[in-house]
Amino acid sequence: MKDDLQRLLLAAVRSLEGSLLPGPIDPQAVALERTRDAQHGDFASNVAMRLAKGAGLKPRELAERIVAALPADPLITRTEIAGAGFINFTLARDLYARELARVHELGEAYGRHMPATRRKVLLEFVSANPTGPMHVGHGRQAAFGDALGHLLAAAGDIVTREYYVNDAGRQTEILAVSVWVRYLERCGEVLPFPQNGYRGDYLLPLAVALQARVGEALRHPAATVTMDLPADAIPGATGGDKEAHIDALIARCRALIGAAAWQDLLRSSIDAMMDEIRDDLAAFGVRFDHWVSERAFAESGAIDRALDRLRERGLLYTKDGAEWFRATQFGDDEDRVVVRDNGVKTYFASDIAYHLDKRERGHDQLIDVLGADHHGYVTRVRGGLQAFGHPGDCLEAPLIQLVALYRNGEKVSMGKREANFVTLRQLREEVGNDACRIFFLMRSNDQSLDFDLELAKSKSNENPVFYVQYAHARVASVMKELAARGIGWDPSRAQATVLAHGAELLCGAHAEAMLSALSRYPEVIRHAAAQRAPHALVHYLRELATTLHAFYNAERVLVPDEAQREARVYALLAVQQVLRNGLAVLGASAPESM
RNA sequence: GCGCCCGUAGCUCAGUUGGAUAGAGCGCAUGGCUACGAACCAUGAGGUCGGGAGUUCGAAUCUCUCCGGGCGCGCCA
Repeated sequence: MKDDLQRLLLAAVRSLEGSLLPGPIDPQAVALERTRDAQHGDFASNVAMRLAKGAGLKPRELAERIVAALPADPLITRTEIAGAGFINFTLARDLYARELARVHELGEAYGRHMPATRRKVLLEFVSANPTGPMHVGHGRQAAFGDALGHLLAAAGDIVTREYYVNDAGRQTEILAVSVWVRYLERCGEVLPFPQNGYRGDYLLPLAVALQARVGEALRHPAATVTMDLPADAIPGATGGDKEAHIDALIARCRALIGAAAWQDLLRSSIDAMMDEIRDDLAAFGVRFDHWVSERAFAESGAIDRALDRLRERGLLYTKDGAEWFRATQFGDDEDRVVVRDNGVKTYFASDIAYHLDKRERGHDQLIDVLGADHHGYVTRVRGGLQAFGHPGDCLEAPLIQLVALYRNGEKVSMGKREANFVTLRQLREEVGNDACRIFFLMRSNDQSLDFDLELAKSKSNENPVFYVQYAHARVASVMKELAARGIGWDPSRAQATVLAHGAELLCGAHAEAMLSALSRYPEVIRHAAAQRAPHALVHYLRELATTLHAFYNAERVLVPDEAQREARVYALLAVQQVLRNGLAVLGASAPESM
């Protein structure tokens, strides 16, 4: 609807180009927006105010010239110049009837855009380390990434969703050694648990499974295991180094059980964690196209090739026994190590290569959804891409702020390596997927989120999830009532009625507000996608639901007058469709009854 | 110290190429079911948009500065 008007306005402004207005005219300057106040019509443009200076005219004078240049079109029933130079447009009421018909015709596709050129977007999100179960912070990232993927696809991008599995590196070794210590405990050995290990209960089943699989084959006396290890950093005690301690413990484990058993332990531990993460995501309704293994990626030689190319370009140098990337040439604060003095490549080296690979697979835009604590990392990865000649702005990283859970007004503590933190699974089981999704999404991603467990569970009007779903269910309920009363329903006849007389049948403030909100949906999708802002859609759905509830309370739907009844049912079904489409983008269900 | 995010109604928050009288939910006050779902609706009160300066026809929005809160600054990932 907006696009049609935009074309007319642009044509009018273009017709003045060269004569009244100095060219060339930036189409971006010819902006239209929905009016806040119905007294100002349906749409308003500030183009006259923006171009007045260049034209040497007062804004209101230029506005008049633009209005005079507008092509005659039945679309516009009234134009008005108001305020400092706004041009207000009032559109033909039957346009809204036509929009209703469009919703019915397009169904699930209503609101989707198909631009002439579609960008290929690589969306990476979650990518949680396989060292423990997903926690609520990952849940927010998953909800955001999934909704953003749907949004971008609806806006016309070609979206690939990817999860980068960090199945290589030191963290996974710490995982494996943590499992081994739990296993030793089960075998009856008594030894201190390393401070830097993963101490969560979730590792116990892995230790049990290991014991069932290998018996006592990997058992060694506690004294042998801990002999001459560097002191651990015990809380309250002085001295000790938890990093040195656990590294030595890893080396000890490897030496005692042998390389083959170590690899097996490592791999089975990672696999078990990844299985759990995959299950969690699937149960949450989050889907990925690719699961990229860091280990496989490294073994393919891609990282070495990327480093070679940087070396050829003179962007690496050696200092203090390590190899450094000249990140400062690309705006970073300092140069960054890619190969440590022990010869091991850093995570950063792998990420340079991985992001380069994303581009070389043909993606125009790379989006990394990251936890807010990773923000310092973006500049250097972008620098890595720029080193290969890619534009810096092809990588963007929406940052997801922390989630704090509240139960009975009290904050629930959640340390990463604490024994009991709240997992995504526990949260989902407590409040349900839908509430989980909407609560994660209703705030801007760069706003930290207070998640009120009681509120999410409450079936009260404080809970926005139910408010929107209730609007959807209410329409379903009307249809059930219609069937129960034996009233016939013929969609094509209703459509004919609405197209012929919709403007008269669906008049009044409540109906008009509802139809106006409905017709905004495609604009909301485009805006929310462009801004990477799923929360904008949540707010919109609430507004649309409000207009439906208001209409419903003001007007009876199943009235004796056949045309009136058809028109109202037809409108309600269209709103229901848009609610369903929007909820689907957010990954929430649209129930027929509640 | 440097970098990023945040500060808007009592509370939780919307408000991005700068636009008209700054919005919503909750809470509070009052009213609405012999009714297709009251998990709803209607009306009302409630604001120095953290402070100050600047840019301009116009600033919650852009710039600078100060204050307050969060996060990050490793040859970890």
